[in-house]
Amino acid sequence: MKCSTVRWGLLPELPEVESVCRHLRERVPAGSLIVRAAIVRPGIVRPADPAAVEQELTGQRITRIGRRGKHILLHLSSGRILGVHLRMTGNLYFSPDIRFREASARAWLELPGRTGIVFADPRALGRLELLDQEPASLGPEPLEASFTPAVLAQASRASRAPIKVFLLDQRRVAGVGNIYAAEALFRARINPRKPANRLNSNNIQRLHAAIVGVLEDAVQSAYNAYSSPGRFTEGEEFAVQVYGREGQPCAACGKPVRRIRQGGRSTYFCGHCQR
DNA sequence: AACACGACCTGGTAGC
DNA sequence: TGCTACCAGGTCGTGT
Repeated sequence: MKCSTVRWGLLPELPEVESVCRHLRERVPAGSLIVRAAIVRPGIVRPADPAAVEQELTGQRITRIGRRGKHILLHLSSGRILGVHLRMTGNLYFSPDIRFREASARAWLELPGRTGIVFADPRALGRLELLDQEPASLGPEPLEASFTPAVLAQASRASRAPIKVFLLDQRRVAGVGNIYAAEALFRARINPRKPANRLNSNNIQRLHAAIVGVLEDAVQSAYNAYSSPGRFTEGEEFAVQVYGREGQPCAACGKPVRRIRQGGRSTYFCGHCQR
């Protein structure tokens, strides 16, 4: 692929973050002790004092690994939560030997036996944050039962923003990013420029089903990819229909996929299929 | 109040 | 070859 940032399957939206969580849950037993914490890139932590964060984390136990939208939540024995956001290029993974770390390792939690959890992020846009509770102001989890067409309809009525921009707003639906917003709108055959409050009930039904369907497919693909890196087999990968495919034929009608700018970001869509 | 936009970051690439 | 300019996008702070 032409653009390096379109490393498909690595851009951390809900499905990729979920697979990171599964990876960690399989390797970090509940109750694991944090022997030592290291923050080697001060700018990534909140609160802003790295030494204080290191001190607070050291000696804590990881009681549970959760997820909310794109946030990874390491629940600590103190009751506080270490929230990890991967942003664009971040990654969080279990290391069997914490002494060997890649250059982009920005922080790590040493666990017993010199194992650990590494936060790596070449661009250092990701964030580690100590929280009193789960992040507030996030919308519903799209893969939970509470996310219904009625919930989506109610939220959409309150916004005149283009539906694509609306979907990127984490207060509306948690975990959808630029790729899956485009893919969901393609699957629902809705024009990304359509104002959110102009979607009719038919549109809402299709969009709801598309969001859930796209994310479920991608969760499965992302997990497969993460479990067996380098062992992709054809067809296992989530099939992108429009994202990053400017000028290539639409899978449905053959007309070229278009790219426009919305809210400072690229939107890919088929001008013929998406009305 | 709702929306727009720049800043934050770095690596890769296009263009000269 | 080596340089610069630009672009990727999630989120937040600031401006309109």
